[in-house]
Amino acid sequence: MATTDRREREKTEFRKIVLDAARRIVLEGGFDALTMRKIADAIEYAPGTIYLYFQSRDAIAFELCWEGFEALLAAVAPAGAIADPQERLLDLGVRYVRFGIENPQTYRLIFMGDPKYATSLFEDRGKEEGSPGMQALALLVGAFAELRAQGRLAIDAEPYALAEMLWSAVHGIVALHLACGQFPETPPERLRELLTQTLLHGLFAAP
Amino acid sequence: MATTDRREREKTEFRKIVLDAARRIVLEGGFDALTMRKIADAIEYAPGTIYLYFQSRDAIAFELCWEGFEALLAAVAPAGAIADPQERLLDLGVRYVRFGIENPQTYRLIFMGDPKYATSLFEDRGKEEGSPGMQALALLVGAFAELRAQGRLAIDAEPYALAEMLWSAVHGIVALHLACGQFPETPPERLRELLTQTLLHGLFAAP
DNA sequence: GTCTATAAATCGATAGAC
DNA sequence: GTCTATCGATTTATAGAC
Repeated sequence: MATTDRREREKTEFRKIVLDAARRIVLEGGFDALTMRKIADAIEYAPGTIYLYFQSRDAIAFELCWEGFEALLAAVAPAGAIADPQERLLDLGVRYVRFGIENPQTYRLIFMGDPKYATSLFEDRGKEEGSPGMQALALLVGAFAELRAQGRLAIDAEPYALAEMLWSAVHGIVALHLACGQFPETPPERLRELLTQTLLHGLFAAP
Repeated sequence: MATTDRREREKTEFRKIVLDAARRIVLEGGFDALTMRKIADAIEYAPGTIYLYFQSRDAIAFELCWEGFEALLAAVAPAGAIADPQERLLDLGVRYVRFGIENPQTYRLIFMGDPKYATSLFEDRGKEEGSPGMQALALLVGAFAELRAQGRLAIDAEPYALAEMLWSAVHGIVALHLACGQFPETPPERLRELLTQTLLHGLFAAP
């Protein structure tokens, strides 16, 4: 049994080494740069050896995607400590955009690559705490629900739909910036500020 | 001269045939499915022949991207006929989202593929009318400028920045839908409606 | 377990016959 | 102008020696 445990530990260790190398490759050259050969070169093993620990290149990419999303979740989670739901939403937005801009390749891997990766992050796997995507969404839903419960919302809409709307809009700021590079001349941080301020107070002057 | 003209016409004709086939391939299998060999098979020519009319695969992809954006521009342009700038903005949003949802592969090619394609659409090439990207953006900027000139804006921000903010937000609705498939459970059209209504009137009840 | 070697399938792009 | 043939490089994944 002890031997089995040791093998198990070594196996986990090797997988970690592979994933570390894979992550470095993606961060440097993007998802297309991730090949089994490059990973093998980086960890100084033969390409075939990796297949003893991962079923395929796709499996590695999937784990990277999962990790990346956990990093995103960890980056925005501290906002949950803010008591006031409005301030919490604003901070979530700040943190989300900052993560996307500072981790472009990770964000691209999750949200702008093959849809199958992102999709799986939001699939319900019957876990107690739900998929990581749903955990992140719950932060938004919770804030909107509190606002509604406190009678502070002027708009009559489901917190869930409002949360998805806000996520989509903030995602757009990050995604368009990563997609076009120069198009939105206005910095992402400024666009986020404009977005949230306008969402909060509305575009129009009182008549 | 007459002979030269005929050759020129034939050359244009062949390029069109290639692009038609290439577009069909991308619409079916996405950008990654676009290979010179598949194009050659589709038009029943040898792969090498295509290189007499296009410099590279990238050149073909670039033209597809350009065409796609022109289609997007054509899809939203009719909104420009609406006199009231607020109604015009709303209609632009409706048309934009509809185009993205109905033409997923085209939208992906433009905004979710290699950044170099999208970037070039917004580059200023010194043309009189500006790049197609700037033409599209001008529709938004114009509407915001009118609203501001009419004193209808409660928010003090540059029309240009507001236009980029709105584009980003609407892009996010389309892009997230295309990226995750199932995550935003709320339909894109509903998310757009929520977004624009909230932007217009604000999230909060008057205190 | 790890390696070497390689299968099997791609791909973009080009050279040269016709 | 088109084709055949192919170069040269890539990839994922596997088989079998050690």
